[in-house]
Amino acid sequence: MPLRRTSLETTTASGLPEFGRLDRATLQTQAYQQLRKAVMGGVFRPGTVITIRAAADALGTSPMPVRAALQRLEAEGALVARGSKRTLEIPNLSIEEYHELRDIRIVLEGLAAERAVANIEAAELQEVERNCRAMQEAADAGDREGYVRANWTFHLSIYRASHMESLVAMIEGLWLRVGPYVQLMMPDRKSMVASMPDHWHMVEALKQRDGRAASQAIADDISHSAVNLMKVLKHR
Amino acid sequence: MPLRRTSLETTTASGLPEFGRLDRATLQTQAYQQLRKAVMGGVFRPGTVITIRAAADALGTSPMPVRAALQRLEAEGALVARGSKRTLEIPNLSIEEYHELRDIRIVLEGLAAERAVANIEAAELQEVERNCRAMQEAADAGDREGYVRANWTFHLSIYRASHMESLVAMIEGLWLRVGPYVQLMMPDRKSMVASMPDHWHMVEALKQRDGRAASQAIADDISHSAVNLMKVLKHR
DNA sequence: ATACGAGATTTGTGATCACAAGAAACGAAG
DNA sequence: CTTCGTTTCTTGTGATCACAAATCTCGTAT
Repeated sequence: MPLRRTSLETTTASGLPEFGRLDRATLQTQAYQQLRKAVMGGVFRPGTVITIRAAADALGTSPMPVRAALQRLEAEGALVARGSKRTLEIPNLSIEEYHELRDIRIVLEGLAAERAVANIEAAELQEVERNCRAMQEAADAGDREGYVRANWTFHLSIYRASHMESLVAMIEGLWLRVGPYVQLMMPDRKSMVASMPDHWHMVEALKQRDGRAASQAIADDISHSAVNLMKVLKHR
Repeated sequence: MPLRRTSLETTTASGLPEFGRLDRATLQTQAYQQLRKAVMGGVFRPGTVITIRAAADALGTSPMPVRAALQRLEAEGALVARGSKRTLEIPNLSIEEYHELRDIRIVLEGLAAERAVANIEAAELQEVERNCRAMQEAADAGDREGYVRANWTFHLSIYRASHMESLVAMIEGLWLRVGPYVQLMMPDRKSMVASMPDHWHMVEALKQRDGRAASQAIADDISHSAVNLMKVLKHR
């Protein structure tokens, strides 16, 4: 679907301004968001090469906005310059690199959870619980794609409750980097269902206003996921 | 000084290849590094407006590489889009935003210090101690610019000893955002000298291989700096 | 004086083109 | 069949131009 940037001067000849279709965002922003969503969702396998012109064709624009989008993704570590520099690719994380990201995630997401406990409002807590139920349903149904999406929605709703904008942005950057692996971490229905207790612990900790328990539950979830991934990677 | 990208085909007519002065880096990379250094060093006051064309003139290149460099700095939060979108400026951090960055720094730099204790090698430890002495000298001399530079060198040498590349990169990103304020945090010789105990504690903790003490010393340093800054900002 | 609006200027965005250098395809020699 | 050098193709980089929209500048009206 070609990206389009609606001009502002689209007023109906007669009267009302006909609220623009709201892609007032620049093309490079749209390109960035689409690519980002794809990376986070695990659409690209590690090692996939992405070129400016190819992505531009796929998105239906000129290379220019895509160049900016890819450079930004590179700056965030979602893409890395290939071997001797020429093209970009989805990084193949070594075990050490993955463990490093895991440890960073534990302290950062732990901090967010702790602050969420302190700052969360009633409406936010209800939404967190709703998101957890949705994740439970996806897990029970063995719907991996739905589970991955629901999992991110759930975690994000907690982190946002910390009301720490920069922190949430940094966490998003980390998820972007582990995105290509999230599908792998949940190979079957069993592993999805097995992840749910950690998540319900988070909800419980939020209700009890227990910061320590909340960050512990986050740490457990991240650790368990990492163990899962190692098992899957070893297995082949 | 105009940026220049030496072409590879610079072989002397007679014989040896005359090792190119190595600015094989792209112009946008050079532009990024120069601007980054300036921001981290506190060259620009918060609120300073930076435009593509102006920066391009200053660096002596076309707008193109500078555009990429500025977009990257924006992605990292070192620059923010001004009011209604048009230009970029050095962010004016609110007290809440600054405290948020402080708290993130405490967990991230604390983690780095803890891991540095576990992984540091003899040569690295010597360099850390040397850097601390250099900072002490700058503090004693009341050399603020030298102190700020030495302070960053010292901290960086510790964090690098963690051998966690992504973590160091994220910490650098945070220092980039607080860069415009570091000069303000050390208004006089007294405050510089007063900061030294925390730093010597870090060295001591590294020597004793006490991870807890190391991360505590980091947290103290960051907290004290924040208090300092608040005092200065209140004062006017 | 102050508020408002039309015109001029500035600025980021996006398109297109040229080019150097990496990557791949190909062919000849051993 | 393998290896190495040459040619061709691909790809990121940077320059330049056009344009929409934000910002600034004044002059006019209230």
